[in-house]
Amino acid sequence: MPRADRTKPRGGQGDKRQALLTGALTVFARDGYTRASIDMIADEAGVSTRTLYNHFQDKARLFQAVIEESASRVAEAQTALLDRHLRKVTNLETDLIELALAWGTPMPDSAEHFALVRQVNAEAGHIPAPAIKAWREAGPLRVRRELARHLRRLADEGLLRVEDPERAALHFTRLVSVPGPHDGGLTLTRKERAEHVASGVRVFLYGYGR
Amino acid sequence: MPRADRTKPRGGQGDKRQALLTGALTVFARDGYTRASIDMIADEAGVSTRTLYNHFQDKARLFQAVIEESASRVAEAQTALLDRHLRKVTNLETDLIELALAWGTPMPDSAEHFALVRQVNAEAGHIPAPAIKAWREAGPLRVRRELARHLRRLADEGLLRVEDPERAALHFTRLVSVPGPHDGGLTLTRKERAEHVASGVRVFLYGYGR
DNA sequence: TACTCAGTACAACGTACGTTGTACCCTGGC
DNA sequence: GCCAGGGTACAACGTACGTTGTACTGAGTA
Repeated sequence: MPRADRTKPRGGQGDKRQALLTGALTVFARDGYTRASIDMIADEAGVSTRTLYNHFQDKARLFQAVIEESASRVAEAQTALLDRHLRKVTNLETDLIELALAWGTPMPDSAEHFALVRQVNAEAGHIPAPAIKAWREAGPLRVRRELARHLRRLADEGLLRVEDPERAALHFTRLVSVPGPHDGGLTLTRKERAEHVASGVRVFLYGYGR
Repeated sequence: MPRADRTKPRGGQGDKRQALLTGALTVFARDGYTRASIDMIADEAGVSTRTLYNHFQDKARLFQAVIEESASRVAEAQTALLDRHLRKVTNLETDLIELALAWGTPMPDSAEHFALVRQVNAEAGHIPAPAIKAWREAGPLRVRRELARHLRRLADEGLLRVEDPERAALHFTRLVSVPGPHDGGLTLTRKERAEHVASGVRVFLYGYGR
């Protein structure tokens, strides 16, 4: 189902381009780079393959554009979450739990994003090094650094005991990230997710709490 | 370079089959399922494509055979490591660190295996559900359960404080798994790996130690 | 020696895909 | 009313791939 079918709202440039980006995200995330065909992407975007090639040089560059924009968008959302939950902390444990819950709560398209992340990790050997580097910087590394910044500040305020904020950030994300259908097995109920997250935060605080 | 070139040692069945499995592992791990072509795999195994199809029905079943055998082999090695380091514990912290170090130390073909794991995680949506289930059971789940068994025993012996051994096992593996070239960024030196692993174990013991 | 059987080389088939060229359409602005 | 420019439909090209059939080889065995 095309996105823009309401009487051609505007021919303004960037309209079809955005449709292409989100359509390509869907298809790339579902099928991976090689399986995803140009025709499927164009169909998903409600666009002809020719316009696709008018906006992007080739499949590889389209893919790079997609992963970078997806990484940026999600990183933006996640750093916003960090700010919201860690800017002023009242009860550290409950705030961390709420952060981790919001973190792992499946937003509408975050599922697509993380599926795409798995594709990127698998495809990394076939993506030019600068592109993966840019992707990491715009996405996961940026978020981790931001989390590290917050943790260092909380340590300065005497709420945590942190030697290496970067490593602490890595430990936190690893402890609270919930196993999706891929990693561990089935999808979890809300209650199970909450338990999992709470126990992860507890272990984190045993290690880094004051 | 073919494996069996020493005057055709035996026409014994299973010879070429093994060559095919290891060759396919190499190619699948490097290029992923779709990129890997039958011709490349046959070449890598030093075998004609026709013999490939005499041993395996089609590409998909070859892939399933490859991932299951790789998972089993690595799971075997890892449970052996668990036994070796945790059967009798003298100093819990140093033993856990040694385990985690051996765990993350790149064995010759473990790199290929974990690359394959990334491929499987990306391709999961295109593999029949029973096959992924079998893979998980033969590989990661089996190891995690074994680790959980050890942790429960150590708790019974009073060395740990563990409520949910499965979750503790998950936390342990996540805390000590080293970021490869994919997850975090660059490859680490031996010293950095040791530091990373030690700090992971420390956090684990803060959470679960007695 | 003759048979068997795994393996090989080679060609063929159908299909799917990335990419480009081209002629046409429609809408917004002069 | 006309023009420009982004969008479309359609066909084409080259290529690569999965898979199968067939005729041949070469070693082990009765």
